[in-house]
Amino acid sequence: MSDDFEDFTKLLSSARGSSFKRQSTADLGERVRAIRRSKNWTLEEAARRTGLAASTLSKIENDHMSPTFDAVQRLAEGLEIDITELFASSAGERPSGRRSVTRAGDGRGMETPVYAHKLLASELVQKRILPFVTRIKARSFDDFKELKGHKGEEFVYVLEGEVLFYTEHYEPERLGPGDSIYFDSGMHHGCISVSEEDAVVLWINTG
Amino acid sequence: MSDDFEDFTKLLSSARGSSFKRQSTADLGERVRAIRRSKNWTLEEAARRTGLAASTLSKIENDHMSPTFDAVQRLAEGLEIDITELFASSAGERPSGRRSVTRAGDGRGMETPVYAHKLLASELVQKRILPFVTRIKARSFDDFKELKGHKGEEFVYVLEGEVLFYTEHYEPERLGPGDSIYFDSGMHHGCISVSEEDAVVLWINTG
DNA sequence: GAAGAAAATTTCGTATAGGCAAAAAATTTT
DNA sequence: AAAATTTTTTGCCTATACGAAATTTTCTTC
Repeated sequence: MSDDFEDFTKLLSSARGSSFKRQSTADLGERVRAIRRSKNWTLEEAARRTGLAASTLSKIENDHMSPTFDAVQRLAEGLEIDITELFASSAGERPSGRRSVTRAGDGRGMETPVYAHKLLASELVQKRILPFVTRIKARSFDDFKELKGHKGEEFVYVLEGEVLFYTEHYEPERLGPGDSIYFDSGMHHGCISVSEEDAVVLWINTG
Repeated sequence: MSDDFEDFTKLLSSARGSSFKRQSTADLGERVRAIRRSKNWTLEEAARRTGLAASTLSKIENDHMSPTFDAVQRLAEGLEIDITELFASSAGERPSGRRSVTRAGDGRGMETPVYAHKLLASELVQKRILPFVTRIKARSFDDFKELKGHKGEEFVYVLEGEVLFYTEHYEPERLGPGDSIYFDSGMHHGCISVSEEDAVVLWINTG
């Protein structure tokens, strides 16, 4: 079974699997308390660092009030955390306990005009890492209608053959077996085979 | 140059590189207005969808007040955006335009008693993907003091030799060249070589 | 287990968030 | 361009956030 794609962004979103809107249970208080406790700070100490009154912090932790945006910001800054952590469980809460084995040669086929991807661990949905074993069909830069960029970061490790890797802002780079390249997907990028046989690479993508 | 670690969590945080706190310029109002305008909604429409009064929205957009946490949540939900977008400039903003090539055999050495890792693209800091070429030194399950879990997800692709991969909740799995395994890092996990030579794998980690 | 110290919670006063309705401003229609 | 309509802003009022200090609870130490 092999799906066809002309747009890499669509391929990725298909590979990633459907994402469901998450409901924020949002017991902010619990989270704040956990963070403060983990740093072994008293309310007083946290108050000193955040600039909020200890009483205010107590009320926040016990869900007796809903802090203002300002307060939330001072909270994050004072607790030395990224503000998004305060919404962590609403955002975080990742699956855990999954495992998936893919045997050599297996994987869900996904074809574009220039690449033949096999998505590994395809039975898992909502992965953070998208691993492909990819055969590079392209033989010339002109095989690409256009080089496109998308969100995320990418890592490519050459398994067999030789490739020429094109990225925006840089000279093309020639890579052989065991060589690898890491880049921000935002740059336009593409890859062609330059060895006798089509090159095969391990292509890792993250969102 | 090769660092020594006894704790994988520490190894990962070292590999990931230092993270700098970012300042939130946080003109929330401007951002909210931009989002609402982009959807061609009137204040009234946005009020209907968020459950907040139009006047309240007006005041938020004009920075005449600092909404409570509750209000921010209803705002995000009603505007159909991820709540972190409201802190976008404080949270989002990923680097873009980086590229790093690592030649076969190169990489920053990082040793544990059971693994010899080489971190690829080590010159890049704040990567989403941590790629290692790892030689599996462990030969028996007993070589591990303890199997530990940590945050994130992991993907391992066998390059050479044969390994036995242990994960919590599952039977050990035997993997040869070209085989791969994907799993949630929260599970305790570990890997030993079972072939004549030490096995070598490509080990991908994400936070 | 009582006395003292430290931490957390509650109380209360003031400042401000947030809803409603009316005024002002902007847009469209005739 | 004046009138009508839609959209946004402004007062006004009540509910609630937040700080200071008092009170209660929890943790020490004898």
